[in-house]
Amino acid sequence: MAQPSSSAQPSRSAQPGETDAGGVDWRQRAVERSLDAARLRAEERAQRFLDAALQLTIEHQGTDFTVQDVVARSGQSLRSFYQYFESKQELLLAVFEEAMRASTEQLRAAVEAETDPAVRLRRFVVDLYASCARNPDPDAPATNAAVRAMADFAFRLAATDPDRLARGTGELYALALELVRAAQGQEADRAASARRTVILLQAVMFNAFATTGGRGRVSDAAEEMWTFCSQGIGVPAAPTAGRRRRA
Amino acid sequence: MAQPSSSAQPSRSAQPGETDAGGVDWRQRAVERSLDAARLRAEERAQRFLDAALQLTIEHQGTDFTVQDVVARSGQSLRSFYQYFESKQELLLAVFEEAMRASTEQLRAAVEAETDPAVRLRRFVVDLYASCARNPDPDAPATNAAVRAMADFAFRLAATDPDRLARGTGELYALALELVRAAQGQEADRAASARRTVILLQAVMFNAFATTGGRGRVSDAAEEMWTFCSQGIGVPAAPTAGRRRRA
DNA sequence: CTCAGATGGTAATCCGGTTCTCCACACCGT
DNA sequence: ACGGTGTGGAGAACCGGATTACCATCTGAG
Repeated sequence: MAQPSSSAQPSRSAQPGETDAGGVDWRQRAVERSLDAARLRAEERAQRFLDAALQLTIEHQGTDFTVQDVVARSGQSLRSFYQYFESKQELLLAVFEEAMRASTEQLRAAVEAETDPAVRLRRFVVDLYASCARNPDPDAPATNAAVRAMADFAFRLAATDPDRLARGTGELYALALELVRAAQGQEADRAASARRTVILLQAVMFNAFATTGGRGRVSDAAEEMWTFCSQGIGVPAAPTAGRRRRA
Repeated sequence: MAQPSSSAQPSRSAQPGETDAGGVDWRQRAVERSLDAARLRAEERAQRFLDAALQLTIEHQGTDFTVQDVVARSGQSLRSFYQYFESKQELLLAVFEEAMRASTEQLRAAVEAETDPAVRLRRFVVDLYASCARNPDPDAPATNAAVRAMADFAFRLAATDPDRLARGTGELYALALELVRAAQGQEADRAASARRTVILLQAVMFNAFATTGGRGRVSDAAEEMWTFCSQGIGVPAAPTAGRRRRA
């Protein structure tokens, strides 16, 4: 587990999700002020549920834990749970978004260690693949474990509500698009870049999630994926930098 | 009654699947014979459940119907249901495999209308995409509707049991591999072809399933997919034949 | 101090899958 | 025709798990 609970970051945003937009200003401010203290407590509480769910997700390697488990783990009550989350689905969505956000940050950092655009993209693809892969390559921190474990949830989401999934992976997509554009050169058709970026992301993640590691190592599969994608996007294949497969 | 093995009759079929290996032949034959009639009825019954489930899957555009529904629709009883299928999951699996099989046949037929290997592959990708796409392009027969509607199930399967999914899509994979190899030319590395075929299939189907048709028509998306895949596989992009998009 | 709203604790409800019990009926050899 | 056997219909029962309802406390603001 990364850093469960501990101090809940009061991240401002009105996450629990209701009165946020619209409203009469002065009245609103008044209410808000009187609610400020409460908000802190509230966020702290919501965060506790989130942390508990995150732990459980990782432990179970999936989302098949009960709401009761979450409640127990968080040391709070069922009542409270439904006060902060409309349903289990919402909770999972929050966990998922959180995990994706963290994972995106991590990827961004890794990518910034490179300079050549093509190498950056390559790094992105390979790392993303590794962080989504099922197999046990005990190398990446907890956030990745979470992403991996959310696979079933992500799939369900893809089936029932693709748009929501898209929103959840928005930052990742933005990063990917940025890298793709850089690697292609700005002359490429923007719309086409966007579409191919989506394809690339989906291909990488789905393949990583769904591939049971029968044959070779994860890194080999990731290489294959990179080859496929680089060509698919129209980037000069793998340039320099740390490649290591045989052949 | 214990006649030790009379003349060893060729044991012949034993499909239903239990005592098949080491059983005592004569006894086995006796049982089988008495079961032969029953087998027909049994298959007929199982089929009725299957048909009902298929209908419901299409109607609901998903697998969120209850076992009760299936029972009612098939005009049989819950008891029977669990006599023929171990669980709802098994039923869905059967429906899925059936739908995939049918869809594969259809694709094979479509592909055989072309001659050039690259064009064939292109046709395969585009048609597969269309048959998996969410959007309403009311052109393909019912089997496709089923495949589309099984998307959520397929995803769940991908998450919980990728191997099983692989088995279910075995024929489709075989067809795809065949086409890919033909398009690449036989000199290509066989193992690499296999891996890329998997990537291709996953990419096409997942993208088609998960893409909500916001922007353009399905055919455009399919084109983009083909461009991506053909390059990814290392096939000379789109040769002649069929339509082309504006440059 | 008092009241409204937040919580805890817990029982109740709802759903749907799966199991179990009881019973009818058809078929079969005698 | 008769009892035995085996198949299958009707449902009730059981169960896990999400969601709600209810009631007693606690807490903070006015």
